[in-house]
Amino acid sequence: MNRRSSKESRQSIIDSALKIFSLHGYAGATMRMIAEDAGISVGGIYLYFKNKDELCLFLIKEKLDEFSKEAEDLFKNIDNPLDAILNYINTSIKYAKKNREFIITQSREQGFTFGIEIKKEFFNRQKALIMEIIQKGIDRGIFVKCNPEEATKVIMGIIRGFILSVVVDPDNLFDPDECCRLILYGLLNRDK
Amino acid sequence: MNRRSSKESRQSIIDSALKIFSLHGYAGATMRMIAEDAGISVGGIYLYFKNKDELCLFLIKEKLDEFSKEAEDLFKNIDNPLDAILNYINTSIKYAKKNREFIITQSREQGFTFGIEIKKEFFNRQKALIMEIIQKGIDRGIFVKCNPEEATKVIMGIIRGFILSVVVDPDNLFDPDECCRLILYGLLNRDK
Amino acid sequence: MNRRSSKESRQSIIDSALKIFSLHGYAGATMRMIAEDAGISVGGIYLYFKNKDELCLFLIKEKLDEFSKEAEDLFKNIDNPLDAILNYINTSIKYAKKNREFIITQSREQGFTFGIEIKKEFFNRQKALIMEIIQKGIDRGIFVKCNPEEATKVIMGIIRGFILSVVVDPDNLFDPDECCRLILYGLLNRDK
Amino acid sequence: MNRRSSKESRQSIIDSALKIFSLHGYAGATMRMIAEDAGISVGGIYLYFKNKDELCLFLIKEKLDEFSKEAEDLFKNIDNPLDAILNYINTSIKYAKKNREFIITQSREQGFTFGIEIKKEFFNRQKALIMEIIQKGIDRGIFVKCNPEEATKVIMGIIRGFILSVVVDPDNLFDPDECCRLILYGLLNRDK
DNA sequence: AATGAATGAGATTTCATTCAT
DNA sequence: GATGAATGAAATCTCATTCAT
Repeated sequence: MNRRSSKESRQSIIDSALKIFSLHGYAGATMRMIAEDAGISVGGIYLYFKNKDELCLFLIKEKLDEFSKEAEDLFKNIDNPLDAILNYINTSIKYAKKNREFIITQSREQGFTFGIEIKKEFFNRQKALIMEIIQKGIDRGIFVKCNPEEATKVIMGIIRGFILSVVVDPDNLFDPDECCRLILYGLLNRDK
Repeated sequence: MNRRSSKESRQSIIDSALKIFSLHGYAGATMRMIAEDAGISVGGIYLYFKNKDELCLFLIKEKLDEFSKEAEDLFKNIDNPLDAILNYINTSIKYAKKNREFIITQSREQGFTFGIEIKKEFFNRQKALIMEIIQKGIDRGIFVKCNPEEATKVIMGIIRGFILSVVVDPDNLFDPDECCRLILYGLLNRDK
Repeated sequence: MNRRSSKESRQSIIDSALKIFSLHGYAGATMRMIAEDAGISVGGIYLYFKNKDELCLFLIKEKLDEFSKEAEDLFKNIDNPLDAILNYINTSIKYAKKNREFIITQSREQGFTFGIEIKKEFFNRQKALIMEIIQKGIDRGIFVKCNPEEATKVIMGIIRGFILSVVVDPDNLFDPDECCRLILYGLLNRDK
Repeated sequence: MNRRSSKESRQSIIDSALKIFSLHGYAGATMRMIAEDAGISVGGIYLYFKNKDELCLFLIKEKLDEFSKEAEDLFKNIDNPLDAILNYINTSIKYAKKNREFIITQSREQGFTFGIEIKKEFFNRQKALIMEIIQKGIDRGIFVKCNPEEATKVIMGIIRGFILSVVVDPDNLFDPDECCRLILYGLLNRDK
């Protein structure tokens, strides 16, 4: 058996934990499952993480930070609000596809309290970013005059819907482009 | 000890199970929690449901049936596609608010397979209903010419997003009316 | 529902208990199974028998008494030792076929102590009866000179083997006549 | 806490399980009893056996295989049918004495179906072995002309009777030699 | 650093027995 | 007499965590 470095072992645990928590939820996942998937002994996990809670909390934090950074970078480089929104939706959906179940899984369980602060902070940051874009779009006359906060919430909701769809009903995933079209142009035929 | 009728006890278990599963997820909920909430002994639950699985499966079925019936009734009585869509979104959101956590909770866990057939059938029926409305709207020139299947998926996704928001980020729930407005008119200012 | 007399209910319980204990053993049988089979409520059994132990003990006693009586009657009416032995084997096998599993089931379980005294007494009575016959056969020169006690044990063993076969390996039951033939040609004094 | 090797623990569980199942039957035996006897925690058993069923099934298989091998070896080395039969009876009885209660216990219970296939195969193999011997004995004129299948069944029945006697009525066990004598003088062709 | 046997607490499940009706 | 809902004790089983090696 070729020994792994401490770092490799740790990363292996993280990867497996993400996968297993995603598949089974926090309560449904077992340390044994994670250990087996990571190719480490059960006790071995405890060398790197104090306990199941800490392991899970770490994952939540890491994933949210990862996405935050990506989203913030994105907005730094795009000035046009239309492009920014389209990019945000696409990035989110791509990200959701990659980490889908975990995000969902961790949204619920354990009586609402698990990692709740971390998540709240994340959502607030995301919301502020999008709202800024929409406000800019309205100011520049690109977007219709609307309540930017409400529009932000709807857009975040749509992205959440995509995540949930990935998990619940993956046969009926919507196409990001079609989604953008609907958001931008709406369903009503205004030509008439 | 206050005796209840069999029916009352059963209903009490169902109500408590819905609540507890919603709060903690399938794996996180314990029969003891449910029993305590229902005011019955743990063993007593097993007089009414064969095991934890069956109890949960029953709830999923019941909730989905309940909603299906409501949605189908709704469409029977509304001919105008615009009204029908608005009504569907509002009904769904109202329903989601009522049963939120349970729906979410049950969407995930146990390696994707729990009650999957029941859910698939439900989604397909819902999809067919909405698609019919949208097609009708397109035919009558009320809605823009779009792919009705994709539009349906987006709308279902938006509703799912609402459900997920209720649970994940309840401080930032969007307003159904604002959501409808966005869906119908879109974000882009076409006057310009 | 046509009410049954107290006596009928009791008999119904006895019959069902015999069947269920036979099928599942003492520990494996449940009061619910017996109640269902007897067409009575679970609580109803307790009107007739103090508890599971008493019910089972009653059955053991009844069955053994029943057989004892039959066997003793048999010997009273038959003077010829050869006929007596043949009859005993046949009667035993017929009886075993009828009550097979129960007898077996009750032979074991519960750390050897359940109804042990009753059973011991029964076996000793049976043994005395057969030994008497064999002794008589030897005295009259019909049977070979052998140790009548050992011969008795072997014969009782053979009958037990039949019972066990009924249960364990019913496809390979031996024929009573063939069995008698085998036993007799070893037992009969052919020099005479 | 004295550490044992995995192998030792496993064997300890096997030994205790055999003892406890033998004493109390499948349903009557509890995992706690086995664990206590084996000097391990209840949960510890589940590290080695998936559940109670598997543990019991394993024992059945092991014991039957053990005996099968012993019996087959025996016949390989003995050509004389008379010696072979005597040896088989003696080996069986010796084996039965060692594993008596377990064999019995496992013959019954759980609605006849537990490990039934394994057992059927075992009995069929045993039957074939004995029948071959008896046929050989008849061919060589050592045994009387009889139906070898029926004779086989009777002999197997006698051995089963011994097993059952060990458990039911151990005070009245027959002597193997006496048993053989009885059987042989029926089987032997004395005209020759 | 790593293992994996072992534990103990707690989960699910079963069932003899009781008792209000 | 009879019911069957309900209980409580005990069974089976699971799993996070520990610890000797």
